[in-house]
Amino acid sequence: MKLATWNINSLTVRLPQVLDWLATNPVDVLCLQELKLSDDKFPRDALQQAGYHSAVFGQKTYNGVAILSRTPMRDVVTNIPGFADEQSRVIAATIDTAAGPMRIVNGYFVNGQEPGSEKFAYKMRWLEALHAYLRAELSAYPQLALLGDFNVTADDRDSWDPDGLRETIHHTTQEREHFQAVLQLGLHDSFRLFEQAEKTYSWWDYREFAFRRNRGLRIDYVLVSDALKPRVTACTIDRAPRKNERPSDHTPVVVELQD
DNA sequence: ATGACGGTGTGGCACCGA
Repeated sequence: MKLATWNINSLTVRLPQVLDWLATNPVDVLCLQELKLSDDKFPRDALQQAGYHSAVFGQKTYNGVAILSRTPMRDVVTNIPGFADEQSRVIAATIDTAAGPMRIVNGYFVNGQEPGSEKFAYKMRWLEALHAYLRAELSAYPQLALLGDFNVTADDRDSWDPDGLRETIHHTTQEREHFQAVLQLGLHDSFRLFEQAEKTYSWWDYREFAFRRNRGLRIDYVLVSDALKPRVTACTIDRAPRKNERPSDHTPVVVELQD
């Protein structure tokens, strides 16, 4: 089976691209971030026609996340329980597979703007809350995948300019420590389970021809639990949609698991 | 660099993203 994540930066604009991508990449689960629309505007019918159930946690203008699944989902939870948040950033759901229930957690991590800012402080609080939530989810669901836009580079390999950007947003020691803390819960970065080409990224700025110059960051991840790790056979980043007209600034990350 | 590019809102620009 295949799981994927894609920050689509407005589903209103990108729905045709999502449908195109799913037609050629019929993954079992697709986690979307930055819907930028409210639940009532979510194109549930078009996605149903494409063969997908939807679990949606929308928000007007900003944020908004959804899980698309070929099979029905249950036990849908939105945001981080116990963490008061105005912003729609997390949705979790369970799917039933041949190997038993699998928990899918889809996150649109806080950007954080700049170290020292109020938004950065919010990012740190949010990451702390997510960590506690994931610990609980992992004990309830050994087969768990955390997918999303993490808005952190795990290490220097994940940035086009690690020295020039050292300790700037997405590159700070504090953010990376939070990333490591999540891994220490028993989660694994699928991408690094395999040999990968250097300078592989999942996001490129719209400005300064960043994509053409491959000035990017790898900030979109699929983390798998200890129980799932032995079944992962591939993790790839699909650059093709970044070449579309009116592309999202992110591209999909796809993981393949043995059934 | 107070920039760039792109999406959204009730707009004529400001805010946000990364």
